[in-house]
Amino acid sequence: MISTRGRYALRVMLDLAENDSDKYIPLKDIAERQEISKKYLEIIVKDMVTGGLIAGTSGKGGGYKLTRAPHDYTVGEIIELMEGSLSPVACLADKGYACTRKKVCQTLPMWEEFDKLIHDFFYNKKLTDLIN
Amino acid sequence: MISTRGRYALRVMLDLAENDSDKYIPLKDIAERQEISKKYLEIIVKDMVTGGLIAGTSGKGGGYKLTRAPHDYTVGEIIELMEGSLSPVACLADKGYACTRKKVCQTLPMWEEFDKLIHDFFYNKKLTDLIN
DNA sequence: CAATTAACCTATTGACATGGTAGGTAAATG
DNA sequence: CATTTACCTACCATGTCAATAGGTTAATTG
Repeated sequence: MISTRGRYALRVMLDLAENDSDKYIPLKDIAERQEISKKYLEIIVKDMVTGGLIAGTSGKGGGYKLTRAPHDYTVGEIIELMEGSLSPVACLADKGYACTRKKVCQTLPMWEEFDKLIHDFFYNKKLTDLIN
Repeated sequence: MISTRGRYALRVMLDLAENDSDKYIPLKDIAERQEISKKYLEIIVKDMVTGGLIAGTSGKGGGYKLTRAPHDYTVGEIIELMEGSLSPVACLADKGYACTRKKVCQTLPMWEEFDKLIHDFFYNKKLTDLIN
């Protein structure tokens, strides 16, 4: 289940991609267009800055903008950054997970196959693919 | 993220499929083989009975067994029953969800595409596909 | 009938995530 | 200096997850 963190982040990215790049776009505008609470978006957007997806600047004329060209982002990197992991099961999500049943688990191969499917789906999808 | 409910349920199904069908298998045995708390499995298994996946009978010689032939189950129906939904986003998971942005949402088509991918993956996978 | 086995039922718990809200501080610009 | 806007800290209510605990009912067997 993809939470609002990932979904809202994606919409912020799309909003920035569409509302021309070089200018800084204030969060207030994005929140209004996207009909999302600005206060809540602040939390999400902060992590997007930390993760290097976007850049922010304070003061008049400030706001947020993309750090790269829109076609240079994959949906996968955005979702993965915000959700922590794309993996569908705990044993694949945390790298350091040591399952004692790893060798005998009959379900693991399926989870691995599913994991790859998800990964490929999102990493082969560019941000710009979502814009008409 | 698939929770233990779905994952454990699947392992119970596999255990029943392998430990020959017509006999009732006590939960204690399954719990020991699968290394899962019997008490916790009780909760899960109860829902599997309610959902019609398996049948249980009390008393000596009792336990659980499949209600159909192993090759007649898809992984999809098992996971979906236990998790409530296979959908990756809230707006697709609950049928009665009325999103006001449905017509303008730029991300919805992608979620629908992803939803279909997940559904097809799990419903085209038989329980018996996981046994060797 | 009594003992045993095993499912079934109800309640509770601790930890964590989700989806926010509230209020204040720092920085940039005119 | 006033305004704008990002940034920071703290808090909270609700829900889910993953169990645990203890008791009751049902079926079989000696």
